[in-house]
Amino acid sequence: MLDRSYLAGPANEVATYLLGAVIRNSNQTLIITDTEAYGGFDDPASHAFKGATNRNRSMFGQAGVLYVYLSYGIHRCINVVTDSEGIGGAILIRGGLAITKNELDSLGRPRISVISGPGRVGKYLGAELSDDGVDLFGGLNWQLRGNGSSLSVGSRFSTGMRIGISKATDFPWRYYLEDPLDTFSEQELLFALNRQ
DNA sequence: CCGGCGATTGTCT
DNA sequence: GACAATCGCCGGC
Repeated sequence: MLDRSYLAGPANEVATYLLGAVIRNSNQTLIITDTEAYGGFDDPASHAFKGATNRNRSMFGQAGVLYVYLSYGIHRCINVVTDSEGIGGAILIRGGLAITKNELDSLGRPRISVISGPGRVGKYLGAELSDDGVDLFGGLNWQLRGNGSSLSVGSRFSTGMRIGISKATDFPWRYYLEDPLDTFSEQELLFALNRQ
């Protein structure tokens, strides 16, 4: 069972714990399949690199809270904060599997679609800037659930360079599933779904 | 105080 | 493949 203590380390060391985990807001549910780690003073590409500001303050807070920022003035991107208080770190959610319980496919199963890109993730989950800093463990609307209520990824993930950055482009801190729908069997997906 | 630019994406060619 | 949309941050003056 994923809890706050799993996220107490550096973002790049704990990011894979989020693969296969479930993040939800109100009635929207996402199985996380694509993540990027952002550090603190050790990571020039991180919002936290130059210290705490009004925008990135939650990155320096306790692990397991949400960090929401406005990207290109348009998109609301969500992160899971990691590491100890006072140390900046967060894991950007870049993509996942969206479960739409109300919509059934031609075989009567809940429709599962791929969400790709941090802007689309924020949009799907209805993230707002006012959600910045909310606790993902024990909160009402936002929740993060791993292992036991989520899918087991094991070693079936890939590592690569982070997308869209101009600094620290050689940090292999992206952790993702190449083909998320094919990574899990239908049995696994339905199991995870029934645990929601 | 001003201006360039970004952890992006939808649209048009 | 190129580019506009859109706004807060941060560096520079």
